Amino acid sequence: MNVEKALEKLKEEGFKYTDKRMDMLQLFSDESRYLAAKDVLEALKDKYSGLSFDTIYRNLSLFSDLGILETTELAGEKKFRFSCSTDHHHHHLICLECGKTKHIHQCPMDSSSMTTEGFKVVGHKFEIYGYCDKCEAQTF
Amino acid sequence: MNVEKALEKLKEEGFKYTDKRMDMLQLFSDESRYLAAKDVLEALKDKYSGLSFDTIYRNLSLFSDLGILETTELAGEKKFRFSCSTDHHHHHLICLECGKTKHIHQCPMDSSSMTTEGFKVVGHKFEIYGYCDKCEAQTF
DNA sequence: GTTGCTGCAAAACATTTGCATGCAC
DNA sequence: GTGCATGCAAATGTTTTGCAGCAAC
Repeated sequence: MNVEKALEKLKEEGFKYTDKRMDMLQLFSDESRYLAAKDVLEALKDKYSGLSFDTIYRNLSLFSDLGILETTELAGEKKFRFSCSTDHHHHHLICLECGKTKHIHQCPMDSSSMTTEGFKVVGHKFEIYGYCDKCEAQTF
Repeated sequence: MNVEKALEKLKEEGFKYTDKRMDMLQLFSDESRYLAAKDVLEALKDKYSGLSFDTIYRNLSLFSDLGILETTELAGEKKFRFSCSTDHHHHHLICLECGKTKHIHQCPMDSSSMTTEGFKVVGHKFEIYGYCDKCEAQTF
């Protein structure tokens, strides 16, 4: 995903371009890591003094619905990042400090010995948590 | 984990036996599935008319700290269940409707091809979500 | 009697919604 | 001008905390 594709998607679906939306998309493009709503507010509050959580939440929600952002939940907080790619299923190793990620291309669901009898499976979550070298160095 | 072992653990650590704690432990023993704080309140409110979330949350938190309960977070809610066993690392397949679980004995972290360079790994989560046969039948 | 346990009330925190105004198209 | 977008304020839902009284030991 990138800003151009995201804007296309917005237009396709009949949503409008606004400065705030563009800046939010640019932020996710620049950062390329998981961000919480408060991170987005923090990043944009200087430019938009009146910017409120309402708008951020509404747009985060819209972007996820459109497949522009992917989400996860960490420590009770919803976090968002640019969708990595729409065509390849993958998982993430996530830095608990800064949200930086690393792809994991293996999916445990591919294992032939995975048994799910008695359940109708609708999804799964596989994430590895840790600290990236940078955050690890700063913290300790 | 079972009620007896949980009570031992409580006594070991100098915590007291109270009716509410015993009933909470018995509930987790009987149910053997993930429950949210509100589920616990729902189950015990008839017996204890004045029972409040404070007590439930405090005890849930205490039980987790002592390793009596294991936790997960689903749709922004913390959920708790009796620890399955302390000696065998495993994951769960979870019913999104009722919290019922099925063990998954495979752990993707065991894979030798898992690459985590650039990160200090501190944990991981692997869960499969779905609907158990019972809930599936009732819903559709 | 000491110490932990509980209820009450209030607060904290992330998130959502109603409504009136404002802006993109 | 129409309809989506935004800000404000208020509400929601879950979880936490201070404090005073109560119960387990």
